[in-house]
Amino acid sequence: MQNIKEQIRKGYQELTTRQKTVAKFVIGQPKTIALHSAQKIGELTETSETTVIRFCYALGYSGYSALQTEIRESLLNSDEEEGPLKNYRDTTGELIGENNLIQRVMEQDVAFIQQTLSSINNELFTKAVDLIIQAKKIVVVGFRTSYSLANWTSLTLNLIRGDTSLYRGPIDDADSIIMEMDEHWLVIAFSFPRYASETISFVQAAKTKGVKVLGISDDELSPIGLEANVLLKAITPQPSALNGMAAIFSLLKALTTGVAAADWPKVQDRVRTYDGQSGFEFHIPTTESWG
Amino acid sequence: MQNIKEQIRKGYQELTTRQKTVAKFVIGQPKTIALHSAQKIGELTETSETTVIRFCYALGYSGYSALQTEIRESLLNSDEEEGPLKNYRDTTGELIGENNLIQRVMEQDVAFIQQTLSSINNELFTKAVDLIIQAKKIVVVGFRTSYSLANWTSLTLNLIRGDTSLYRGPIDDADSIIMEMDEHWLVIAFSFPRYASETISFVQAAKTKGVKVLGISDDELSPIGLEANVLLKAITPQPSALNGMAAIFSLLKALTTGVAAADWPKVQDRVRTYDGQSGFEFHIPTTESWG
DNA sequence: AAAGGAATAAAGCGTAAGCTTCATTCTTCT
DNA sequence: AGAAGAATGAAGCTTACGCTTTATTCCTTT
Repeated sequence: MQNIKEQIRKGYQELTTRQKTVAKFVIGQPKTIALHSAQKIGELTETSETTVIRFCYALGYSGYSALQTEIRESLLNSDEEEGPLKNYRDTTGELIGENNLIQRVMEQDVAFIQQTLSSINNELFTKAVDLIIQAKKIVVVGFRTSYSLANWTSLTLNLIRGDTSLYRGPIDDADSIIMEMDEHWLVIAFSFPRYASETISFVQAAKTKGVKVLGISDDELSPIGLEANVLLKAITPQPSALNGMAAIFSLLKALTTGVAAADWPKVQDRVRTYDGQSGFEFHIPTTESWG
Repeated sequence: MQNIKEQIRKGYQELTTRQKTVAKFVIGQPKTIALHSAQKIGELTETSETTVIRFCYALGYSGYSALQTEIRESLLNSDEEEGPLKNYRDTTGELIGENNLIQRVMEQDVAFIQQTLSSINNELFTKAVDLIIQAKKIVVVGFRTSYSLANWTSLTLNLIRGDTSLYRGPIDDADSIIMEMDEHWLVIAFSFPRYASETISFVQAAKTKGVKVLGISDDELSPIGLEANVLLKAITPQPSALNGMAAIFSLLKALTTGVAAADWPKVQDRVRTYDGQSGFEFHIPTTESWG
């Protein structure tokens, strides 16, 4: 399967307009190819049998039959060799080796997500959501590894509720930002090993103005943990959080989803506005929209 | 499938000796039926094409084609019904009860990770790792949602192999960066909906200098997919990738782990140095840092 | 053991589906 | 705007595969 998709991707630009239509169809629903004739695919794609066959030639196949056979084989083989569920179950016997590296790494992430999930205190989580919803303005802060977390959180919260900004360190003027703060503001601080001192400094300075602090960390007793009004803890591999991003993002997604769910109509409205910007489409992309 | 097996079981006693041989074969490896002609099945069962066809009649089918079609459909449909795809269909606009929200969100992420895992082609993955290892210099690019991905990747790759920088958009001088490039450079480009046009422009400009491009996207046919030498696909919820970060980070972790594993002693050395640093002068790598 | 009958496989037939050709439409470039 | 060329789809051609017929083998029964 992957071979076929890869082949289509490589040759895509050389295809004609109608052939691109067929290409998208093949990638989108290979099963239909496996089960139906070239003529039928012509109908379904609103092209013609001929175009479908020529699409096969363009990809280097000897004809529709060849493509169909390969798709059938790959669909059925993948079924047999590596069902995703099966793979993820048998983590005990661990042969390392290049081959199943991806599998192991991802399984590890699944495990961290599940641990994080089970360690989350529901009451705390609700408090965190409330903090976000009720804040007048939000400032997100996080450096190094945590910067990507902060960046994403800022972006997403700005989309779903607005009034959120990202403090990016000395580039921004911390003093003037802090000056504006009051007790209705919220600072969301990310702090994972190795804990950046700038984060904690910023939070401490902000607290003098009475802001609320939502901390997200791997440890209740981390520097941020001690400063925060509410602390959400994500389980990550030690010592570095470099490898725990999946679990943290999963937690963040839960958080943002919680915020979104609490004020859904407003969020939908915002998303629509965002959507309308600059001619990009928010839904499944088609080549037409890519120009 | 179950229908077919049931049908065989019912009629089994009435079958002739050779037909029973065929019956056992069909139950044992229906996939082979799905993929091969009646003649071939005749050979494999050491009976004959004729017997295979008469076996179909005996079960009440109109012929071999009918049996084959039904087997194909049932094999592929079962794939569809209980596939993880179903899980994520109903998540988009639905209001979720507060109580199990965390759980549901995280389970969804687990599902996406598993899908990504099962859709990854090992060969492509290895190629991606090789590209990274063999590159002289690496530039990472990604905007909006993808910026956090790019940022993290840049940070991490710089740690484990060095010579990696992040292109942050017009802040950096794209022209002078691109000027330096040659065919030993690698550009890692992130592109998720809504696809930022800056990313594709940068990549296209870079390609004129002969650089290699590693694309990471949600769609083989996305703008980046078409430009990339190697494309890794992550499964994310549609329409936006906002909610698919966990799966993408999981993929990235696999990638970086792959790179690290390939040159482990050197990486360990680097990490020691990084940890030994006092203070926090390690900064987000930018193109300036080469100046 | 021989005859009748069922089961089987080889050979030939027919049809569905893939493929090719050609006329028409759409694009692009001057 | 017009001409040259590419892309497209309809109609006819070809082949592969399923199916039928027929000859052979194997089993059963007396």
